[in-house]
Amino acid sequence: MDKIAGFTPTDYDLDAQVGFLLRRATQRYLALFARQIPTLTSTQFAALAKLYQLGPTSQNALGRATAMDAATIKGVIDRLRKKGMVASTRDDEDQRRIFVEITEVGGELFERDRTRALDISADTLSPLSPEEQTQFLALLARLT
Amino acid sequence: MDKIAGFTPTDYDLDAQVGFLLRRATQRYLALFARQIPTLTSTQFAALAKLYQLGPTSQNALGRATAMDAATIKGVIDRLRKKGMVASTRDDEDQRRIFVEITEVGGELFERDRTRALDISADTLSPLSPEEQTQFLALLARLT
DNA sequence: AAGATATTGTTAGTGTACAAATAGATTTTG
DNA sequence: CAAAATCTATTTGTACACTAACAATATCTT
Repeated sequence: MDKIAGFTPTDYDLDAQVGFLLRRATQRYLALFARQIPTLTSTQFAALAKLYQLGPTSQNALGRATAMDAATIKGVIDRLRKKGMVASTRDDEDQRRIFVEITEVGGELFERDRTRALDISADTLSPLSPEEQTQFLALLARLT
Repeated sequence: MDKIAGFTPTDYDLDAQVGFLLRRATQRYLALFARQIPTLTSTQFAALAKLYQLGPTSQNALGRATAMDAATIKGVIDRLRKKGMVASTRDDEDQRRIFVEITEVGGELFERDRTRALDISADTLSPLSPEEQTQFLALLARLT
């Protein structure tokens, strides 16, 4: 393949690759999230949401419910605890387990920002028409 | 909203949110990439691909071409340089600029793994039919 | 009951990603 | 021309995300 004035033609077009497009879409989503809900990251909010829904849960189980591995969920829970959003207690029946539960403050914050979080999802998808949005989400859900 | 045996009903369904689905799809893509091309990360490969295509480029310009901010592209270039894939030289005409260019070794590696990288994109999309893949990529590209 | 196996959480290390602050170089503009 | 604005790269700090190795506890198997 010959070089033509500093430009090498190639069949690999980065801008057309799924991975690259996924990264850019994620960047846009994260920017919207940070602007709308500056107090928490999207990952922290996800953990809070699941905790609100599931009630007290072991740390690793919460990780599985939110698609985070053990090391990642630990960091997320540590930061949420530091902010007073969750509380952790050792399980008496299984001494390995740590029960994590949402606090009063955490619950109130979730209830207050829930709608805003839904708005962020809507904003992220807003370049698409309603039908396209449904279509896109259905396809995306199959790539997991 | 009343709690029902440790389960609190809510209209916020994490598993249906774009951000969550994007994160999971990205996780799957990155896992496929790491398995197929263990020597480089997908971000490093993206930088290499653009450099191969564009020829010598300033560091920040390369960052813009690959959707990475100045701080991020710096780390990526540092690691690629340590692996001998790229070389950096200060520009004489503009003393702020650092010209980055791909090395012989880097070019060979890109040429060798280019096909494999395309395979990774194909694998990532493989749960969808060919028509669905085209459709999905077109929609995803509009969310950036 | 003893030994093998599995699970839970922690720690360390690597690699994105972004914000904010800094500093130097260049360009624009009054 | 000089001041202001812009651009380029670096550094620091915070936050995911994953791998691998580890310790403690629990469970399964013989």
